[in-house]
Amino acid sequence: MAALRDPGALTPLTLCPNGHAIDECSHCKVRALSVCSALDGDELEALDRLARHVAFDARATLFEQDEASEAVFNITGGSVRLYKLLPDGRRQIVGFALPGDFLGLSMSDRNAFSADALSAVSACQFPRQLFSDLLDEKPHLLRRLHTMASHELSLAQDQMVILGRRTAEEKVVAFLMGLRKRWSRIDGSTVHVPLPMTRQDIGDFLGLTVETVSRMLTKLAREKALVIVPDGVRLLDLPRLEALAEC
Amino acid sequence: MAALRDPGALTPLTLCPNGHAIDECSHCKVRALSVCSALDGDELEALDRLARHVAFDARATLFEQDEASEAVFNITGGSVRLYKLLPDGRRQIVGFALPGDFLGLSMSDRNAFSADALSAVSACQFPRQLFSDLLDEKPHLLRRLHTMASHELSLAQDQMVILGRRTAEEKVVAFLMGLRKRWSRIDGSTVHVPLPMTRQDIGDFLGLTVETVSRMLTKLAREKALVIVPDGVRLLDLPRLEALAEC
DNA sequence: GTGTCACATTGACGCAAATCAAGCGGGCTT
DNA sequence: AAGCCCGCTTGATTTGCGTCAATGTGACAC
Repeated sequence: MAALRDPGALTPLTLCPNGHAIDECSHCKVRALSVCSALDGDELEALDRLARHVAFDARATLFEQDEASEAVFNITGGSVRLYKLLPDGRRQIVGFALPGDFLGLSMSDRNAFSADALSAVSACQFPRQLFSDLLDEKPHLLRRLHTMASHELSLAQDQMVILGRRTAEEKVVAFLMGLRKRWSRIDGSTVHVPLPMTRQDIGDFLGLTVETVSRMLTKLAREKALVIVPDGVRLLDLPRLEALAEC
Repeated sequence: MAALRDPGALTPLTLCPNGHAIDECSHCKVRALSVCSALDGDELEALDRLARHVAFDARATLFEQDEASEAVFNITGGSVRLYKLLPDGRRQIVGFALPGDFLGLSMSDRNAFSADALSAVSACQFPRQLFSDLLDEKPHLLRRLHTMASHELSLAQDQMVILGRRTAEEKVVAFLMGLRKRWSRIDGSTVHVPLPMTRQDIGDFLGLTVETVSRMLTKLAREKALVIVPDGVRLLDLPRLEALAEC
């Protein structure tokens, strides 16, 4: 937390109201930290005043598609799936939110997607209007947000490549490697990749069926590139997996 | 141009340095207009000072992937394809830039994609560093940019649904309807959809092959939903096309 | 004129992934 | 413990789209 100008003056509740010691809070270690580092003490205090800690049950709905949410969330624990539905029930998952991720930053009237909890979720909630007002006052924060939105857009374009031009096996490997990178920033894990979502969710993220996802994971396990463990996978042959994800 | 606070005081060169009368400039009629409407006279003058008119031949490269471009562009004429390449040559087009669209707004060190001209392109160029400095001075403009980036992200997520969960026929129809909407804001055309890109480009945008794109267009033409014209298509059965694109 | 080249269309065939179907196992509730 | 549900895996079969191949057409050079 060296990036904070005056960390001693901040309670853990600042952007991080879950009662953890600051070093234990995965939220602060990831994105919020970089947000914090762009802000001064005044700005952090202003955010602190807006923050409220909330929790959701597994399967709870955080966002309803096409209905503006009343708040901006920063996930502090658990994971969330973001998805769009077609009228006939086909589903495309557009992303998974992990601890440290923001939801609702677009500040538009309508949400572009639905979101619900994959597991028990704790989050830090900021009322939308107040957050928007704060952005008007603090250009640093807005600048930071724009950078984050641009990064999201870049990730979305990477996902387009995966959806449009990769084979089933490459899709699954790219998914695992992408998730590995994100988990490693949260919990430091390098070869263990937790999969809080079902095979169906993975399929709906990659444009595949459950069966194909299962077959590809089995295939990779049979070839000793990974092992399937109760809560996810353990990556064994990283060079091979990296080669598959790259090309 | 009623949205401009003092239109009389602005030369057509403001955000639009191509010598057209303001009413003829598709650029100003589309996105830049809404940018203008968020700015005051000072801000517009500042932008005016940064602007430089540039032109590209068809097939010219505007951006090279992974090489930071030196400028932000606003396209004033022609069209541009944005794409990513896999090491083995597979290509995913992540978008087409039409008159009025911006390129390079993410303000990051590296471009996330490559871009080249589909036809002769005229554009308005803003040096990156000066544009970035201007954003620091003018929060209104930054706010506007963030809204645009969020909208882009939403479009990218729509494209994920198309790539992941739609059939070949639905993909082609969704592409045509999406393009129709964009052209209609530029040139007012409603049933005529210009296709400045090749079938290969359409395929690489939709995750299909040339042959499949051609077959689907032929099929739709055979069923009298549209006719194929030299420079694009003319939509005939809009209710049917809308139904196909929706579900 | 002829040749070339890029783009588009069309048909025949093959395959990767979807669909259909069955069975397994763990965690519920009763 | 029995029954059920849900998620996962695995096998058999089908199919939508890709691949390969041939042909057509307009633009352009010479």
